[in-house]
Amino acid sequence: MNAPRQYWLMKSEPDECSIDHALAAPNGTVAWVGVRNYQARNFMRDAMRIGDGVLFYHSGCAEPGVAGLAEVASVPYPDPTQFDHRSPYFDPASKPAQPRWMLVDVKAVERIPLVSLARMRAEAALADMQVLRRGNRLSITPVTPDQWRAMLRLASR
DNA sequence: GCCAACGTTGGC
DNA sequence: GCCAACGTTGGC
Repeated sequence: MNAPRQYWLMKSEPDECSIDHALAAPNGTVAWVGVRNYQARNFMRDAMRIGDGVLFYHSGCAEPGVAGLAEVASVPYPDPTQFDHRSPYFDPASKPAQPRWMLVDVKAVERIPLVSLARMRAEAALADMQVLRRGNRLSITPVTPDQWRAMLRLASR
């Protein structure tokens, strides 16, 4: 018996990896590299399961918001960029025998009409969404089934 | 470019 | 273990 599907919101800067980049990647799948926050890492390492739903969020851009749907597509494994001297995500303190940073693959499912951050903030059904909380800086946050359904409704308009 | 908010680092 | 300084996130 499979565990119930869980839902997540994952932030990406579209300059680096937009929903279109992900859709164009082989198999529509990208490794979620570069997370250097322990809480966000723990979600990927300990809580995510293959098939979990992902709201693909664009941050650090002119129009922040959810731009696509995706799903978790792998079990956790070490983020290769932590060992790459030329990568901005290089972490000299992390050793291959004991990798500090783990990630999952994310498979893009579809682009959706942008559900903007402002629209999300205006939506009563999303009032308690973790990503909208004041001061939130986590790039990966859980989404409840009700919030997931509300986002699908907003995306279909 | 500004700035609020928060995480991390490192001296003590 | 405290806490100030610093760095980062991310919206505006």
